Amino acid sequence: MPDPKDIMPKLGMEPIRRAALVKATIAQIGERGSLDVTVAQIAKRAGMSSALAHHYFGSKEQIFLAAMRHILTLYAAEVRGALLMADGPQARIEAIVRAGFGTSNFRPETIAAWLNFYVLSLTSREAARLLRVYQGRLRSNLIFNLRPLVRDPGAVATRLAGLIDGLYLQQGLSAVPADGQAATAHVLHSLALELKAAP
Amino acid sequence: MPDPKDIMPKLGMEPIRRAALVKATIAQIGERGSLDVTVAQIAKRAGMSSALAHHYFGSKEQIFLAAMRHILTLYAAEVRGALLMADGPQARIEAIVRAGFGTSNFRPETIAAWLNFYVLSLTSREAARLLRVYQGRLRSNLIFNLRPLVRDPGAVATRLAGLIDGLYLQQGLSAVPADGQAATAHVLHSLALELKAAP
DNA sequence: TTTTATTAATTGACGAGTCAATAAAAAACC
DNA sequence: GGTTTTTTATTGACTCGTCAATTAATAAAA
Repeated sequence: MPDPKDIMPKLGMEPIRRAALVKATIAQIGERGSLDVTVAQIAKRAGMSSALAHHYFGSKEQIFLAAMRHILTLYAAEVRGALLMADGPQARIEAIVRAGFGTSNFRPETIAAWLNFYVLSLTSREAARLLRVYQGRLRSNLIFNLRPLVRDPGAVATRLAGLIDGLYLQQGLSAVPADGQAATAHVLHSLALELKAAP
Repeated sequence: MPDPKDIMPKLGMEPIRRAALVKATIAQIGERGSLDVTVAQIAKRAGMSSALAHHYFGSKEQIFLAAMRHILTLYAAEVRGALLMADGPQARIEAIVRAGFGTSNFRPETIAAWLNFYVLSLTSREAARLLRVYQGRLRSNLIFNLRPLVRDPGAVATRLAGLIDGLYLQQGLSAVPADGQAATAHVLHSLALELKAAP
């Protein structure tokens, strides 16, 4: 006897289908290492026809953007969570760094998706906007907490953000499994140097 | 009267055609912001038919790889040139950094091509190999010159290379025109902090 | 006459997006 | 309560375009 799920059109499927497609998109991009994935592949992975994917999202680009928004949302939540438990500016900066290299951002598929979305932002208005949101949040979070600690918070934030992105990139491109601990340690080391230099 | 160039098959065209295709590939990727460029576009830009492009390179991937090799070659030459005029380890490190953010690497099309090749390296064996060559050279150049200057050259090199890549990435993704001076200054600032900390 | 240069034309595959049809739930109507 | 209508879910089949790669042909040089 077939699972009722397989026969009937239940109502209220839309959010479920959308979530499944977003998840499948990230997984597929991670697996292929490229945005060169077809709607059919994504839909199959999410257990539906490609026509349904188009029905809910309208176009492939919209699917990508939804996936990107999802990644950004997860990341923002992780940062917020980490900030809650941090006391004082220095601890908050450390929390931000840790969150960036934390488990959910640091899964190989997520990293691959990030790299591809970086490149997508060269092409897509909306992707560029989303990326600026991320960069802006990271930057203002850093600057705010650096203000009481260093002389030129903007410059220090640029360096820290650059180092975070660069290490993230290197991890993403590396053949060996990603090491969030080590990356975190490097950023915190640089932070310590900045603090020692201009207290 | 048509330019003689347009009518007759001269001999010895191969290297000229190949170079034109490589150049056109980089320009096209830069303009489109994506590897999603067609052989026909590249060939047209290089002033020939797509069939000829296939004739000389065999496949699209080979064209991409040749373009990537070309970028890497230019970069290596720039580093070598800069190193010639540098005296002492610290000056050599500064030269390496300056070369990385120097004019030829820092044109928008070149940056866009780099970003796209980063992503290509997730997919293509050969692209990954080329990228490792670049990373390895950068890293060993840094480590060699850091050795007399700091306690843990490997770790410092990781941070400097990460910062270089991260700032490069940010510049590539930024809407505003790239500022190599500023990026160089940031890296040298970090270097100075590292030197002050462990002399 | 063999080699090199060159392209128009074609092939074959693949993929985004559309459409028409099926079916079940829900709402509207009597 | 029962019937009709509308809305939601779902997909197989199809269209239309694009593109990488090949082929067959022309022509100049060696």
